[in-house]
Amino acid sequence: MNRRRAPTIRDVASFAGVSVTTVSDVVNGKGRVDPDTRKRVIAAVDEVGWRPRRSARALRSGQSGVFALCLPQRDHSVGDWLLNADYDMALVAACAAAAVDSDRQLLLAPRPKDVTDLVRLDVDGVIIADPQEGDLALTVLNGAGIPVVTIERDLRRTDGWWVETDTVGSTYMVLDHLAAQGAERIALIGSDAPWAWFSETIEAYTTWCEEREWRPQIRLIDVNKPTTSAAAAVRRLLRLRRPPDAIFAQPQGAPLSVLAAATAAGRRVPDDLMLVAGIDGQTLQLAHPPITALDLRPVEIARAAIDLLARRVAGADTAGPEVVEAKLVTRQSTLGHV
Amino acid sequence: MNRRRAPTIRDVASFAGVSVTTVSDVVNGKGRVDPDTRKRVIAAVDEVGWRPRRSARALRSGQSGVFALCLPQRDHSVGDWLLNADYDMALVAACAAAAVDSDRQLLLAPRPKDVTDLVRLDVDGVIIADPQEGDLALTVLNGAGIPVVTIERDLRRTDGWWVETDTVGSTYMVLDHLAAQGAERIALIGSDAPWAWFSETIEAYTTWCEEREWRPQIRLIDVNKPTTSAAAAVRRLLRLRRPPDAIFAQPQGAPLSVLAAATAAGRRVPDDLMLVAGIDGQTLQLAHPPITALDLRPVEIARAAIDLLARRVAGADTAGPEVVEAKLVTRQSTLGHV
DNA sequence: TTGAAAGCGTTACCAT
DNA sequence: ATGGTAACGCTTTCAA
Repeated sequence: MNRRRAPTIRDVASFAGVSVTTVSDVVNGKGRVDPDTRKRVIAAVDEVGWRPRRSARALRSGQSGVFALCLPQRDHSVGDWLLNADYDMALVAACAAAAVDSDRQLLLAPRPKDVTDLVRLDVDGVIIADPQEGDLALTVLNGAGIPVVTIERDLRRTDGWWVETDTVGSTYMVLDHLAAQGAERIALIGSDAPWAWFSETIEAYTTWCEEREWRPQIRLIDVNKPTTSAAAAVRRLLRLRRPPDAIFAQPQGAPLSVLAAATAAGRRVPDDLMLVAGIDGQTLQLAHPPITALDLRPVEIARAAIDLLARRVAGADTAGPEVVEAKLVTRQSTLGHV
Repeated sequence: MNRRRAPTIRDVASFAGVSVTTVSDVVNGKGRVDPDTRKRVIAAVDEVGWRPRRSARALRSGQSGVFALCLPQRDHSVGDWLLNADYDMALVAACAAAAVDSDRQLLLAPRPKDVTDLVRLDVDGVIIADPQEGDLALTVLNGAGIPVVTIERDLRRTDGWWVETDTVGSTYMVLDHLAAQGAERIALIGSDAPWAWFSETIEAYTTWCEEREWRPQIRLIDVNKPTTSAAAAVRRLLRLRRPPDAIFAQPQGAPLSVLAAATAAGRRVPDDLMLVAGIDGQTLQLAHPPITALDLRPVEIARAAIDLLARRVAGADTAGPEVVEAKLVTRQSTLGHV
């Protein structure tokens, strides 16, 4: 096949009998072109089959038009990358969609050992999902002057360039819901992993208990093996003299394990024990019984993150953190008594 | 903050006291540079903090250095995109990793309504995962002269530019395993959705049954609502006079539903009914009992796809399809009799 | 072994 | 309302 070279803006210009400037103005929606000329140019673009080369635009404008998304590294990873839970997936898809909507491309980046690799990416900005406390990648990127926003906040940061869920509010929502359903002893299965999402939930839970003078019941598990550690935590909880009648299992992977362990211990969900999950996902809908969960609204979070990053790249200097409210999806695991 | 303009190759050159040509040669590993000069240049690059601008390279070389990955659109989608099952996620992560390994970027692309959007992406090549029969995106990209490879094959294609799993081989592996575990009536829950993966499995299953003079038992479900349609299929199967003692549930989402429906119908897995899933995933490991499944090896598939696409972009004109062998991960759902 | 200079395709500035 | 042309940062060709 004799593939001839791709058409350029000059080809369009000569085809339409105008200058390249005019073509450029037309495709960029500048108003200085006569309507007739405009039509002619548009026809020519179509006829010639021209599409503006991103790299040329990028070179001219100094911006690559690419954002990178850096996912957290968890244990169930593929190589050094992670993509595993429903939430992460949804986040990736939604970020990609939002990026395209703003005429950008979303690049998936590694959380590399050598963080300098991140700098060499040559992107306009980076989104870091679930930064660790004092995240190294964040530090390096900031040092290199590359705009960053994070999804969930780095505990050490105060600059406002992040998107977060209303953790306190959603924790209250969960606990209030359980109380309304008749729960009297609600336990929290959380984690001390270095993410704000965990610590803020613990705080909110503790405060909520204090307000009612209920005794908090907290078990921290290892997020790298949520299944086994959550199961162990549940077994211990259920062996107490006054075991909980409801559990808020926050980390990914924990809720299913809690359900299994509780069932194995002879408890029925929701009759003997109610259960709420910290992050919604397909598997929770398919569980028996289906499990009530917090929908963190990854789509909205992604959109907010892209917007925020776009603003930062554009040079905006003020920004409060963007807050996305979670939604409680009630399912059978907390609706038995109704 | 007074952010000065990013350093260019000229800055490096003047800092090192050489010409830009020499700097370029050094960073691109051309051999014509004196070792001492090379060292000096490398030091200068580091000192100045320069990183080559991708867009400039791209403009000069005519290649953007970007591959796009186009995911299949399923029903559980986020907007017009999909990322849902474990397999898709793993694929995305692995493609991104493989792309970076070959010094390229992986862009996540939509499966757009207006397919011309795909052409406007301005990428060097596109990977289409799970093309439909006579996939429109494929046709358009081919028409536009943009190199494409697919993951799994488009049934109408014969050009060899795709990566596929050894569907026939893995179907035999599943059936042989079940037979070895004592199964005598194996049913297949598949689909007539227009993907080679489904039709080839049905064919292989039928052939396998014929070889043994077993009566095939096939139920086709709606892949867009695997949960309900698979459950219905199972209920019907179990009501037969001679119900199956093993089920190969191929579509994503079906196996869990089969397990639930079978349990609800009073069957124990694996004692009364063995179960194998067509695609492995986290949820199958967490099920009770854990479900035996085919691991399609997304990481290997991704690597093969990137390599293949790289070859096609480079102008290679011969290519057999790349075949990646699946692996059977045996779990409790087929191991009860041992 | 090294350097100067010509592009790559696009947009922005300044003329007309 | 339109066109000429000089950048943008890099690689490659050609000359020294």
